[in-house]
Amino acid sequence: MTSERYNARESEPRWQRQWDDKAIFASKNDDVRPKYYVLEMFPYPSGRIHIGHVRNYTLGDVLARFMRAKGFNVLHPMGWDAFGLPAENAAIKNHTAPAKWTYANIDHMRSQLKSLGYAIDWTREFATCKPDYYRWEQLMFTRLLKKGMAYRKNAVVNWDPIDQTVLANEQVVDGRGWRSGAIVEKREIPQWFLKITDYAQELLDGLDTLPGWPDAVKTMQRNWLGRSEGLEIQFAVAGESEPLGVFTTRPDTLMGVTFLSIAAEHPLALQAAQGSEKLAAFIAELRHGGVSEAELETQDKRGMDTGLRAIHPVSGEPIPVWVANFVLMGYGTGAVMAVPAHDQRDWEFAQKYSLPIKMVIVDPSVIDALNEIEHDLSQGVGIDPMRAALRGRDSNAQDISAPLRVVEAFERRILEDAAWTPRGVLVNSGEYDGMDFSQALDALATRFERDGSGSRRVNWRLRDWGVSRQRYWGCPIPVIYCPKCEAVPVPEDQLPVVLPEDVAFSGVQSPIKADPEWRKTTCPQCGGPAERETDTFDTFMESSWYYARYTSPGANAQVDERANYWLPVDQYVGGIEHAIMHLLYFRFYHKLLRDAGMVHSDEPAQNLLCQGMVIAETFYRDNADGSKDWINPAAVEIQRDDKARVIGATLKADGQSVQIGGTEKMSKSKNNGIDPQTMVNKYGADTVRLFSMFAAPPEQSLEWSEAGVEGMARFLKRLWREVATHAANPDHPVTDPSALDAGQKTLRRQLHETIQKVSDDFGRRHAFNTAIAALMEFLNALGKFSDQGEQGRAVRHEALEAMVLLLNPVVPHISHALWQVLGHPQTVLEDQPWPQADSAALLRDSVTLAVQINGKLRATIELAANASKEEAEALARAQPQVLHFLQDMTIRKVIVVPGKIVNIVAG
RNA sequence: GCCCGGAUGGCGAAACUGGUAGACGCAAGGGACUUAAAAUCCCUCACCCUCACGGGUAUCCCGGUUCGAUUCCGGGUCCGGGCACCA
Repeated sequence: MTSERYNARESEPRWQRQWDDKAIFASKNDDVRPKYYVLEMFPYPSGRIHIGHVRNYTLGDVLARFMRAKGFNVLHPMGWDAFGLPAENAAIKNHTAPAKWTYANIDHMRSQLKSLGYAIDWTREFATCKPDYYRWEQLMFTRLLKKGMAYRKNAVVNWDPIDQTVLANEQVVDGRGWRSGAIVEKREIPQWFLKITDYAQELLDGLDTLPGWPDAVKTMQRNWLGRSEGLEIQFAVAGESEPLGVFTTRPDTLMGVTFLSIAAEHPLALQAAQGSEKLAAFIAELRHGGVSEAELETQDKRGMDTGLRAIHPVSGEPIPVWVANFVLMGYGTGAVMAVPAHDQRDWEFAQKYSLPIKMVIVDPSVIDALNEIEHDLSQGVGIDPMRAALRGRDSNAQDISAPLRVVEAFERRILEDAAWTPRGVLVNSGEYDGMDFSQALDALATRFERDGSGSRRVNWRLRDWGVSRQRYWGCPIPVIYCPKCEAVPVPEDQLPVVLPEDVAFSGVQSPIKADPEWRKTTCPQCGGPAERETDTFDTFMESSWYYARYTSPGANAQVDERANYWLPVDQYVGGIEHAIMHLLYFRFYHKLLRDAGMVHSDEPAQNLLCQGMVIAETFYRDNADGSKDWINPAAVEIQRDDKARVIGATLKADGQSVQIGGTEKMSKSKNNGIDPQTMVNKYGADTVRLFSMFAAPPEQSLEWSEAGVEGMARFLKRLWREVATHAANPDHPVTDPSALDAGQKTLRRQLHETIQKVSDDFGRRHAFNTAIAALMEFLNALGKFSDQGEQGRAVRHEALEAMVLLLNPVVPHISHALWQVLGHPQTVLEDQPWPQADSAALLRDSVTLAVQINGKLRATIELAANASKEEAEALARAQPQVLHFLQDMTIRKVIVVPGKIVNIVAG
């Protein structure tokens, strides 16, 4: 039996059934071992597992099995992020109810995940589209509503004027609705918001408590939160009773304000438009196009004078108020003070509309130039005041041309090239001349706080979380609208508000909006006729607390006490595309759970591993109409020249050439997706798992290569053969380290180096690719080790057992089989202790040093591990190569780094 | 447009704290075994010059710090992720 080749297709399902039937990976709370909660971002049930899932869940699985072997009580659950837009799209396309489609996908994908052999506790599985799950987030929402943490206000959405529906940003393509082709408009509708901004400071500070999160993610979150300190300044508006407030982080530039910009949706703009057809038309035009920030920020900067005049709070001068398409109503006050000399966007706007540019900040070098000619700052800076000040002087007394050139050049730069945005020294600012940024900030803040026209303020870029979606396939928002009592939360004893699943879904109108019966209800407060909210929650709502629900299966509450055993998550694994939004909502919701008394920790996850995307080559043929036919890589053959360079590709089916389109993220549109199921069927789950861990480090993008997969299959076959050949002779003595010869000692040292490296790579570095490379390297060494003597066999046996244990997290099926071949009846391989490196076996007698001359490698030397610096230098200088190179040179310096290099500096 | 990453042989990558650039795998070339093929095994493999010994060059580009830079600093190019209604 042991000499047979390993048949993954027959063997793997057997192991999977065994793990399943015995519930080997079901986790318990009452366990003496320390807990370890590893969680991968749960999948959206889109239909089939894709390679990105395989990568994600294999990463988590390797950690789960590794940590169990290290002696932890591991929780590794799985569930389904089941609400979302794709189900509605599929419903339209396939004329099926979103629920039916979703449940069928879940069933299929569950079996696919099982076929990959993941060590998952399936007893905790749930789907977020079930009332058992979403009822708890409805309850939480009603409580937040009562606490004032949830509120309703108008917000802008993409509106399709033909389909009469709200569109997701994804459904807006080049400013048009994806189905109707109509030019999308912005429309304001009332929506529910959660006050995430109340937690902005805590969300920012919390990042400093997360050393286990990637710096890139923390930096992105910090920038997203966007804390800035500055002043809120009130500009009185001529003829208006209410002042216009603006927030600025650059109060030092206040005297350079030459106009104000307000958003098109700003009340003042709308009011001004009533008196001006031209302005009304312009504002109407700005309604065209979508609402995404990327779209707004890349469009041409456009504006129009409202005719309103604000009063500068210091100079008292009138300042024109413009409507500008780049000012966002949702950020700050929806109005900004424009300083074209010192803000690039304002500068461009001023250039375009010939608005004045007034320099009020200069580089210290300009001040130096002025000091040179004893110019009094209070007389002003800028060319005209300069000349005026100099006019009366005796031109022979001082040569003013050089400093004047400095000032002129600086001013010309601002007027002609670009805004000058660094902080500097104030000029042209009256009493504030000569101040630096913080002096000006203090002076202005004091002044405004005294006269009531402004105050210091912390501003956040973060906006409150809009949770309303005008969609059917989501969790109903538990609110009732009563004509008398307005918005009333659904009472707790009436929850959950259940989403009907058996519906006809045509695509445009949500079935619960279309059905007057579902809507109809009575007001919980006054008992009168009322209507239910028909919007549903953002699906980020479900994915913000699922990690906590896994800890408390079946709890008659959102979570119960068990959450405090398991939480926080020890290791979270998911795609970098979630770096900001999901991971911020996830952190926010944890604080909501904490403040509701349900969990005791401040952050949901201690460590975060962000995996890269999965990419593959693309191939295409040009169509006559200029479009492209994308061809799946599996259908293509590659041509190479004699240096193995790719020179072309042909379609296998017809042998004709196809174009190579570059390596891109796997997608439907480029038809470069590889179906993992096909790969599993062909090569076995272990081979697929091994490749996805070996081909790239986890954070980098992973390029799929079927040839690479075959290489993994070869490695596993060689491993199998090595074990089977050895086990054919059941006699295996125990290693006696004192009895080993040089070859046996070397192999054993290599083994223990490998154990050390793999343990470190799995546990500390998460460098699964180099761990596997080390195991391959060791198998190569083992293959060359032919010693069949007593201790030779002993060392080989020790090596093979260690290899199987080390590989088990990545390739559990073959490892379980080989463990039996090696003579162990146990099936729970994870409960075998993780191999320990024997420090005595790691000792080396000698080391190799590189010898450099002027930083270039010229020789290597071998010397005793405990040799002194002097011995190393002497040996290096005696090398023939070194002597040859140093013939005509004098040695200036010798640098010896023990164990590394000897560098001889000579000339 | 803004924020965050990345770039190393023909390809995926390695080099962990500034110390021998290219481990491991793929592809390719040569050989062994075989009637043959598959499978397997062995050898070669950054580029250029050289019969060879050996030498020169090389980690996206330009510049800097250092005895020494893939690694640190400044400036750029290209590619990717995110930008609040894709998940």
